[in-house]
Amino acid sequence: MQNRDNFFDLVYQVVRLIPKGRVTSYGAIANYLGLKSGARMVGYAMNASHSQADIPAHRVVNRNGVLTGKHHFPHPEFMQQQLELEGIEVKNDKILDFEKHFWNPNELNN
DNA sequence: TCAATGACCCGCA
DNA sequence: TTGCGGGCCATTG
Repeated sequence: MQNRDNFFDLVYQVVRLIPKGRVTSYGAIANYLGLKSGARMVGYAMNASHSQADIPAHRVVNRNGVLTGKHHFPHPEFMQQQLELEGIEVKNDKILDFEKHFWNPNELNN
């Protein structure tokens, strides 16, 4: 668990850099890290993020903007509540205007 | 060591 | 439009 400084750490870095009120997708992070189709691993990294309290995993959703991992939070509604607190509208466990709140890691290059 | 699983994504029927 | 299968890499049993 301590030797995941390969890309796990990178995932945490990116997720931690997500601005408040913004959300991103596993695929975007995976693509940014160069894993292209390694989106699965990104989600897995989130699961391990339980050791990292500084990881706003609630800002990470799937490509559809659906809170797929909400069930992994302290409370199923925790994820949606956090997003709402950020000013993001969530309906039926889905983010409204997902593309509008979407945050791309590539913007860091801007 | 091998096999199975996982907070996913894409392509095809 | 909906449903099914394959692929990606790492962790765990």
